[in-house]
Amino acid sequence: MALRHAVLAALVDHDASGYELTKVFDMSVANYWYASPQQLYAELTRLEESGLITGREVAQDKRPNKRVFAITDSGREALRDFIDVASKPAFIRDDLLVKVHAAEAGNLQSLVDDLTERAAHAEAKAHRFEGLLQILRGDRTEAEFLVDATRVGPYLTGLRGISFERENAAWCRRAAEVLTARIRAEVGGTP
Amino acid sequence: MALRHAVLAALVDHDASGYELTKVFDMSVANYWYASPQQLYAELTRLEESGLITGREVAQDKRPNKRVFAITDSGREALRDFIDVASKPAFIRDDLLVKVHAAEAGNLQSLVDDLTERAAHAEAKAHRFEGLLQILRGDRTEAEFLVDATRVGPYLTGLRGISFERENAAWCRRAAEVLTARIRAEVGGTP
DNA sequence: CTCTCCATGTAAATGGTTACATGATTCA
DNA sequence: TGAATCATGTAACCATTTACATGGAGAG
Repeated sequence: MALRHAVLAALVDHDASGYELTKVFDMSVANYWYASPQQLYAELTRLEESGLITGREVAQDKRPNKRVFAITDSGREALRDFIDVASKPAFIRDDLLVKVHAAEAGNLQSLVDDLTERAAHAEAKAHRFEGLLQILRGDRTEAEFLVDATRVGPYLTGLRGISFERENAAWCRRAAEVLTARIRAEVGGTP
Repeated sequence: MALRHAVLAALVDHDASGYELTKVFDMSVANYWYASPQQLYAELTRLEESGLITGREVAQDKRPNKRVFAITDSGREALRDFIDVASKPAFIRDDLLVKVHAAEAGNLQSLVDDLTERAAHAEAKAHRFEGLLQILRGDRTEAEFLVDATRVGPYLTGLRGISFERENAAWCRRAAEVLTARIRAEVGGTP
């Protein structure tokens, strides 16, 4: 189980309700994981049953009540154990790459459109992550922050997220460029 | 379904048996997808039932018979349709990133070891992919190849695989470096 | 009065991993 | 004689996605 640990990691710094976690999984955790709200609520229930987190009901004024979850000692222990066993390499597994592999078997223009859209999306995501890291380090330089801060984990994953999205954007643009040139060559005939 | 299309994409260029596909999914397709042998055999059965591929029994000398699969017209059509609908962005979803996020909650040294191993693994993979691309382009330069070749899809996905693994390696090393410095600071006390 | 945000779920279907199973050939 | 390669699967389990469901509050 994997989401399990991602949720625990997200709760290391701050307690959160299910709803708040959906926001966190859209922002900072989105560097390296995504989970739908349904998935999160289900996982929180299971984690509480296993005693790795505890929930407390918080009444709110003019808003629905919420259940705020905190990681327990045995949750921290589970996280320590998880960190101790070596993990296997992950794969990209991206539909868009499958499409590019098969590019010549389909419509090149619609693929170029898809790539262009994705480039913009990736760039925007990288930009957002950069903003988050700026907030984390405050007035320190990155080097200072990485030495001084009490907590560097989220910053480091942020760096990975940024580089992933930037590389993604660059590649999408390059692939779109190559395919566009081929569309033109096709239309112009092969002299 | 996603593996479905990855298999079709792999069969665009060459027919292959299940066993041969496991090799392909370990090499060139490994840029962007992975599937276990069991998964592949199951998917091939389903694809044949749906008529998107056809298998023929090939008898071999001193080796078990094999079933070689070829993509059909309706398989090519399915691929075209797949390419036409826009795809959603993918996520990294890597256990190692989860661990780094939670770094301070566990043993830093075992995390550094994990990161170092992964860096080496990623570097090796990038290197392998570079060899494959070199073979693909032969004596042409990359620019020439991307204009001339009849088929650039696999080359483009290869480029993405290389950049992903290189960035992975660089990030792993950087994170290991940062965490190692913090281990030393911890051991040396905080003067 | 409609849309978005807050807040939480259930249920069904699809996709992926892990464990188990078999048997011949070739190379060291 | 033991390991690696060729060759193919079944079964059980675990994880993720998608569709469906509800309801109040505040903003425009």
